[in-house]
Amino acid sequence: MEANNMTYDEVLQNFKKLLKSNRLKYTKQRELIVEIIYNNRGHFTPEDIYNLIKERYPEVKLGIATVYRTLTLLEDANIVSSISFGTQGKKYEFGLGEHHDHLVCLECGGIEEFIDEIIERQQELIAKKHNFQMTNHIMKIIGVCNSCQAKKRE
Amino acid sequence: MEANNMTYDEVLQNFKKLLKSNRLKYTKQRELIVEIIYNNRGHFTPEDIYNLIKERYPEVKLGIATVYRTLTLLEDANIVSSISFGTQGKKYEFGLGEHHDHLVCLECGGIEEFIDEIIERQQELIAKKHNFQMTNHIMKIIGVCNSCQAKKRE
DNA sequence: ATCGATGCAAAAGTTTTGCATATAC
DNA sequence: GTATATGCAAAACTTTTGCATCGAT
Repeated sequence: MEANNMTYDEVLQNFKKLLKSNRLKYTKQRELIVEIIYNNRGHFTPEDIYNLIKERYPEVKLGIATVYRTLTLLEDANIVSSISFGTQGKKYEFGLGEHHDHLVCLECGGIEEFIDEIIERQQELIAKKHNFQMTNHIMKIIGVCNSCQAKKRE
Repeated sequence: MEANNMTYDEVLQNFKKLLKSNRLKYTKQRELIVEIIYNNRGHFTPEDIYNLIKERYPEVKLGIATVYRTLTLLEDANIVSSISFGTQGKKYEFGLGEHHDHLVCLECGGIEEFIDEIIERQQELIAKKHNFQMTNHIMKIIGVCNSCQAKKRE
């Protein structure tokens, strides 16, 4: 089952199962990180997630290192995926990232997503032509989004 | 004229003109950074460039900060372009990057380049469809290159 | 009770910045 | 001579790591 189509409870059960089968522990911190990413669909930096949890669950102890460690874990498990912004770090989103690409706005930092079958297929052809064993791909269209263009015209 | 088709002398003249018209100064350090990138076609980190210059021109004083500052300048002027590797920093190459994309090998870190007209065209269509003013795009196919696959089979 | 997870602070790695000095113009 | 560029070292940022302690199993 693909993470993107699962309910929060299914995701959580799945995550617990995964932890158990790897002899890892189910902790409040790990649960909250999944919860924040699942219930606020969007793109978050590790710091965003840290701040949101601090704000919404001030009773829970949490260190930024745990956020980084958990995000690595979740990405390995294909529960979240990341998009890189060079030195400015990464943003994480719920679900598998392989099946969509991004439009990144230079003005507001916002991200829109798209899927394009022609591009997906073409990437496979290119990898094949170069005898390249493709494990992943990244495609970003960078520019100015619709609403930021509108703001500039004001 | 596109940088990619220029001789070293043309590039240098062009660079001098650019500096002059912006009231910037032509320095040995700036010249050497252009020289290294032009004459060693490939992908270099700022540190690579710093080390190469230290090694080949030990008589020239150079700080890493100057390399960073000059690369920013050169990228703004479309003389070099960069490809990002997340926290691992950026690599720079001579010429405009907009017109080719990259195959990045996870094993050896090597980079191959490709140009695909279908992908170029499709990106424009997607930008248009989303009312997105595209200024740039990034496409990386990530995996294992041909020779690293061969090494693994040994 | 055991062994993994956590928080904290320190460390690591890349990139930027402040400032006095050097250099191109 | 003036304004910009440079080197150096310190600072800034993001991410990782070591370690004592905590907590899930």
